Amino acid sequence: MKKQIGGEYNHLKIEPKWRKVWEKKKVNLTKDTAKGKKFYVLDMFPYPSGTGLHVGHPRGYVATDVYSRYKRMHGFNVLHPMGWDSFGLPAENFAIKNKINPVISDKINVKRYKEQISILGLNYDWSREINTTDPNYYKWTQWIFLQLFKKGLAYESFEPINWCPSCKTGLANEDLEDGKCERCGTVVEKKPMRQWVLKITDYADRLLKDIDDLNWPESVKESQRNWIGRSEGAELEFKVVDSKSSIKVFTTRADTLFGVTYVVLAPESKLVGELKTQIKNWPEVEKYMAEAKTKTEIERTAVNKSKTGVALKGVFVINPATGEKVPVWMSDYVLADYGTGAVMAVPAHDERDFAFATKYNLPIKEVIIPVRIDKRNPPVPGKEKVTRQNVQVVVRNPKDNKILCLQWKKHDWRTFPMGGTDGEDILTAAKREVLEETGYKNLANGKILGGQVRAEYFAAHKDVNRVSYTTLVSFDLKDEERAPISKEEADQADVFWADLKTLTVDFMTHAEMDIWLERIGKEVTAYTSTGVLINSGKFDGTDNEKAEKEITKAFGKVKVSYKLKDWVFSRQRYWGEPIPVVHCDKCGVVAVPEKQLPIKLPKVKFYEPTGTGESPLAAITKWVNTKCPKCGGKAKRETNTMPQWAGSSWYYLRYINPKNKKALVDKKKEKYWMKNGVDLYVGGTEHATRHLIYARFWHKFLFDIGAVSEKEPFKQLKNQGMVLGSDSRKMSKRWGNVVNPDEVVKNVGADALRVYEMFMGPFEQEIAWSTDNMVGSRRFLDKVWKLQERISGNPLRLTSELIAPRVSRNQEVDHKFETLLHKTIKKVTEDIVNFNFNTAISAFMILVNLAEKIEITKADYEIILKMLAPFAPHMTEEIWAKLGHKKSIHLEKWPDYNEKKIISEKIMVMVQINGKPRASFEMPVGSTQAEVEKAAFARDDVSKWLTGKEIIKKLFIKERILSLITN
RNA sequence: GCUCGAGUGGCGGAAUAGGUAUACGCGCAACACUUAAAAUGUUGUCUGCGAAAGCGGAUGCGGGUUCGACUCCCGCCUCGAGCACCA
Repeated sequence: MKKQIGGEYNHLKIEPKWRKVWEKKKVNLTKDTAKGKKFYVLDMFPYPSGTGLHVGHPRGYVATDVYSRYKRMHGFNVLHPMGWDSFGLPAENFAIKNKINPVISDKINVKRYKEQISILGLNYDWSREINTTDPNYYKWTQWIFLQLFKKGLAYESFEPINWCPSCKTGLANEDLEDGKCERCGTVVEKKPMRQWVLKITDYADRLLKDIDDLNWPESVKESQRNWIGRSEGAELEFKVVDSKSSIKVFTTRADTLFGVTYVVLAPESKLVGELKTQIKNWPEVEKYMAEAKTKTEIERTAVNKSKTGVALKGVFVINPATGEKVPVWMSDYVLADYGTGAVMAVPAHDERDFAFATKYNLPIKEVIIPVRIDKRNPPVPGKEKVTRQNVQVVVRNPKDNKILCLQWKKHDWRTFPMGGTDGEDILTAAKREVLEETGYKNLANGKILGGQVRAEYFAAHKDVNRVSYTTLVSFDLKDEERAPISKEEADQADVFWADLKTLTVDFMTHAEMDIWLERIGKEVTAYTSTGVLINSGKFDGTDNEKAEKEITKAFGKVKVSYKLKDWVFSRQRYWGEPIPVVHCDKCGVVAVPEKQLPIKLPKVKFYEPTGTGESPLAAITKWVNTKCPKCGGKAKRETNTMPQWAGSSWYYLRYINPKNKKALVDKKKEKYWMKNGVDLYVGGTEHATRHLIYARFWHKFLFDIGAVSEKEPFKQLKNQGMVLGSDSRKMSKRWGNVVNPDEVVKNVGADALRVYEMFMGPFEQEIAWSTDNMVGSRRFLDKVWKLQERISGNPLRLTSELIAPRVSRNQEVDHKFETLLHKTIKKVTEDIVNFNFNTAISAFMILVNLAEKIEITKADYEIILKMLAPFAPHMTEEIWAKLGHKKSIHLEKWPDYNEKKIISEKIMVMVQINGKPRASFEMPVGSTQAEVEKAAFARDDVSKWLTGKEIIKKLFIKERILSLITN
């Protein structure tokens, strides 16, 4: 057996060898020059859990690695760092369970993560490694807190907050999923307690506005917009009768002000105290408030829950628009912490108010009605306008569900029985019309289906424009008994019964038909859509959108509300950054002087959360008892710690200057590396509304105090899709579907894993892992390796007939390969830039499939290797060295393509006949229509479709298509 | 309920300023090499009719625009994500 001169591709030898060389030669260290074009590529740093990495984690890391190597080969000064986000509950819970100091388990986990990441051959500059639990790091996290505190953006609050009874800590709104603790899934409670809160709402407007300029996935931007939840509306004041108090409400529907029939307060409303003396049923109200407190968020907001509430008897307020006295209620459908904690209720035009009003028998006053202009008989300009009150009647026969209709004789009209009401009761008028027009006598279950609809049309027989206000009424037919119909009516229309399905907008003549279809046979509730105002004094007839502005101006002021809440920033747990303040008996809350930072987390014996609202730190009296920096008197340290999101809200800045002892980052270096922000940030979507909002908030704050030079931290964001187990479930111990990268690296090599991670599917898409599919990636690398044997004139080349070229070198082959090579350079270049790694790999495969069939030159092979180097850094480096290079391939320049070589002089032209592709053939580039036609008609596969036919239309698109239409 | 995204072979997926759908990979089948297997290589692999040449059909469903639609428009269905009593 012949020994292969090219040698065996043994990843087990090659990969560790080169990693050592790179480390020794410091290939991956970033120059700290602050000169030249920079590119900052950032991964969301991991939380090093005890379970280690699975093959999903490297997907993002490999992508940033490929991208950063690609940028380096373009001459950029690239920063690509890695670190650890180690504070947090799992480490603490592990410590509790195993009685191990989290500092120690942290060290073990970081070591394991780093090993796993290292064997992938990623080009991180480890000299910049950071860890959020390192006091030299969290010194600056605490420093930022102090700056926030000084600016009044960190404050103590005693409002009820989300409390997880299992984790025994308060949580921010962002830490909840469906009202449950994001960590452990326990339903959270509302618990009033002292806590630290950051005033992120001060930045709500800027956080929202600046989203527009970010090069981020649309879904993440949309999530943030939703989360911030800006809504513009009006603040209106309702004076309380016989009191100095007044109730302010926030509404986005000021146009419905005339329809207010009551006002509702949230159970937590502070106003209740002011009104207490007026409330006649105080015990009842107090009971309701107490009940509301014990309910969880889930119980209160359950979708199908029926509304509850209690009237504040004796309390009335004045509608500022009408001067009407309306009652005040309390209900937990009103949220205390949104808007003003009070709403004006307009049951006619709000679903929630409607449900509440129906349940408690409160009046419903309609002030907005829809408008329809009849398209078949539009109003004629200049004609007199006549207003009419109408009723239209839907009579259903319960036996066959058919609806009673009229077919008009003189016109092609189909309508329901209808007519003017002339001030009659609506149901009476409706019954009368049915009797007169159809003769049916016995109707049951009369129901008014919603409010009036205004319609405008031209009544030709009266030569006037009519404006009708129509009410729709429904009945069930009791029996078939009919009275005779007058001749006049009988001459006008025929009676027929129709299936509801056939009563479409086109079939029926009513201009209001689309609205009727939404009401017939359905539960009619509030009308929440657009229209014109009625029952609204001088605003009657005004378009509601216009009226909203005018009424706001007349009776209140414009107000903006946000869904975003201030960030609950304290945790009653051990494993987090201590909040650097002390509580002094004399001076109150006092900031720790910056000189004293970091306030180190002391060692404790017990990590268990106390559940009392104090962290386990409270038990360390030595640590807790201190001196007040202001008066020197006795003081106690703050024992709450910061949430996990604190350290990650600014870590990207520390990589720039990780050892700086004087500042969180050197200003000059920050200005260089953060110009336009982090250039590329890659991580999972799970951080869309937490980390990514918090970090933007802190960055904007740091910008405001002059610590950083840009207003946004992350210019471009890419989300990697999650890698699922081969069973399409989330990879987890629980399902036993976790694939460990170490195993894969051992079996097929880090390079094959890297190539597969990039090839498996679109980067941003979720995808199931498949070890079977991965063999394709390894085979591809094997082929690239074996190309060594195909180099013409290379001493490495094998001469055995087995691997002799199947196609000998000639001009045509050379040309074909050259064209493909340059096309591939172009494609791979563009694909990397656009994160289309899967198609980049596919382009490589196509090129290599051709290359392995022919002889190639050393120069061409080197081009392939250089392009492949970011994907398969070990193997390409090995071949590169074997080809005689002394310097690393990773310091090479990225190959250029020649646009001229991509364009071939011949091109495929297609002939379509009657829209079907019938023939395709090669033509020289630039062929004219006449030339293509001549060539086409000479072909059998074209002419056979044309015999006996006449060409009636020709269409020619140069270098693409000739389209022929025959008769 | 509202907002956003996606539906293409047995599987992962290509192809959208409208122009030969199914590239590339996996799997499968046959063949070659082998005592044999693995590995490797070669060929084939959407579907219906047909011996073949060939002809027709198919990109979630139904319409439309166009010489021509995976791509654009209208109406649905399904799946995924985010928000959800936010006034």
